[in-house]
Amino acid sequence: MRSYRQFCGLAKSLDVVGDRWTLLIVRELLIRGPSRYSDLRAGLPGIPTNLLANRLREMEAAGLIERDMASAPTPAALYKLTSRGEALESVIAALGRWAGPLLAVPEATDVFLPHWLVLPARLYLVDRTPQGPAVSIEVRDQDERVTLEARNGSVRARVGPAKHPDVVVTGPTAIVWQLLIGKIDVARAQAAGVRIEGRRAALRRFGPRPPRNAA
Amino acid sequence: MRSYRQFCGLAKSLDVVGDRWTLLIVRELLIRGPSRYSDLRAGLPGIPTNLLANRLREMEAAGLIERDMASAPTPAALYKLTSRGEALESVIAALGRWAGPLLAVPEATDVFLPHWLVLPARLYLVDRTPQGPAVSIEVRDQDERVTLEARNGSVRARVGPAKHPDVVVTGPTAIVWQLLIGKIDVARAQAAGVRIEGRRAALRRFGPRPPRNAA
DNA sequence: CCGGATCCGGGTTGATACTG
DNA sequence: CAGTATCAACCCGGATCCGG
Repeated sequence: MRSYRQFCGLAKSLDVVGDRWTLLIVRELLIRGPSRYSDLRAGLPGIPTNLLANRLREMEAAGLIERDMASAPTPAALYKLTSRGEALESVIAALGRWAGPLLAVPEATDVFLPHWLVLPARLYLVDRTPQGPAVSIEVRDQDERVTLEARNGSVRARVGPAKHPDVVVTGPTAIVWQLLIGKIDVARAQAAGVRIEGRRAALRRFGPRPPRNAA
Repeated sequence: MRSYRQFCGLAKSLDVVGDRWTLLIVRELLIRGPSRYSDLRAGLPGIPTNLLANRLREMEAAGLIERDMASAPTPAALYKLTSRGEALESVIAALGRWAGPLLAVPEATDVFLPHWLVLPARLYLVDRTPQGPAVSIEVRDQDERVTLEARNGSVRARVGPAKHPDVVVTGPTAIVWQLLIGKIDVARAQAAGVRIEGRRAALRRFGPRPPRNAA
């Protein structure tokens, strides 16, 4: 990206992360941890492959990521965030929070990959029964699996299958999300194509973070 | 900007504010309040005028700004942030904080307009003698004037001249900033071309916010 | 299949000139 | 003052191709 040539924190940050796709690549690495090229491509539907390669080079030069040639089994290059790159989580969180109203209406052509649940789950979901036993949910859609856990009052989220899920939820991620935040109930979710297997009471452990209201 | 077509808060936010110059225009409006076209241009060195006009149209359509035809004295169009646009302050603050290390080395070709002090002053500066009487500083450079005030423990910053400044500081804004955060002392600032008139003790009221360290 | 590189058309940006 | 018009250069998006 061309520099704005302004000695201003905002402008300097945008000189580094203002390019198209750059912050979305950081998002993927925050969600997945160290990732291969093809995993990044899969998580960024729409990105041209040449652009991904360019961005990864630029981001490495800017100190946001490192290229790890870890490779015992197969010589697979791994891309991982540096601490500087990880520090962008606060920026991404701010943008994610600002987006709230924009997420009211999912457009028909939008893609919603299940692993994108991970960051908003950490930001927005709370364990509504902190004293209860730990529960875990596995969300399945489009050949991806994501695990949400509620324990000791906090919610954790990560990609991959759950070991002993209390409930497995299969179906369009957008509907599953609306179910998790309590915008729709189980019946409506099922009518919209979501299949629920296991102890569905476990779903009630999750809810939206109550808005922090002023005094 | 083309949409990413991803149902993800980050992507949706970037669909709206990810275009080049957009967040810098928001910065200007946060600093100055309602502004005229030519004020925005002056605060955004390097922006092509057609691009500014385009962005203002897009931002109005996106609900970030409003065009006010307030016009008693002269028919001057005023651009002002909506509440939705003002809410971007948290995003800009996050990017500004992340920029910290990038501001260590000012490049020779960088511009530093005095009014850009306002946001970092609010973020980074504290009143180091909260029990002291209110003091005000006027910073002058390139035909701009900015006022910083310390009173009751907090720092306020705004564009425009001070009414009764305790001290007037004239010279390159980059040097003045380093003086304010205590990175250089008065002698070095003067050697670098800064002129200081008035009670220079007032300068010591300002200092960088102490880093919030973990337990 | 993985990890890119290459090529091309079109849209966006940047620079400048011009106008009501 | 507040933009519009014009045009070159660059970047992005889409497709294809290539070496392990």
